[in-house]
Amino acid sequence: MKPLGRQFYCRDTVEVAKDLLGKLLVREVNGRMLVGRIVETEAYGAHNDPASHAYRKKTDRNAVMFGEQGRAYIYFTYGNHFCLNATARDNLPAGAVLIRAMQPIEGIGSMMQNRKTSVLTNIGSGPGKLTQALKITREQNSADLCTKGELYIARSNDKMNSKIGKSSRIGIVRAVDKKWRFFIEENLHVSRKLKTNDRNQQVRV
DNA sequence: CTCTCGATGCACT
DNA sequence: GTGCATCGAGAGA
Repeated sequence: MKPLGRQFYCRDTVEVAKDLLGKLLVREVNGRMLVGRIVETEAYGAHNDPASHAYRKKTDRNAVMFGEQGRAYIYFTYGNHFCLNATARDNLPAGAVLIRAMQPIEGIGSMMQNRKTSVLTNIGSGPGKLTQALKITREQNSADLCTKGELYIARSNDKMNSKIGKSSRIGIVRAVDKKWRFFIEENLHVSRKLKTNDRNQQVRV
């Protein structure tokens, strides 16, 4: 499996968010391969995006969002969970794509152990869940996703003729007018369960 | 099935 | 001290 090149991430963050759908998230831990197919993403910008961690100045936490494209930006939230982003931007000073859901492909037994569940649709159906399934913590923060290693993103053989949907981003209160969440329609059952109101906001791209 | 609510650590004001 | 880019349990329908 060949990692996506740096140039893939050196484009408009919203475009990268759409194009990451269907790609393979690859994690090597203790010589074991864990692979998931990305089915839900969200774009986060810089000073143009009040919902982004990079809306204000560069700090210790958000520094990776201001750095090289194609790296893992991982943060800890709600006292319990890690969330995984891929840094991506064109002309703005910062930007990243949050990986919100994945469909388990390989190493499913290990993922089930990591998640303490045997329910397939409960392994990667949420940003905090998929990091737990893949044993991703702040130790992987700033890891290079363009190099074969402990964490990277690879092209998939799947032809991308899937229907793509979009909506407002989940769990934020600012900039709800931006429809920067993207997902593969037929994999909605793998995405996080949404409130009825959020589901009604979803439209076709 | 749906919705509400509390846990929990830490960055930032 | 305040506010989260969340999750799972529990209650109600």
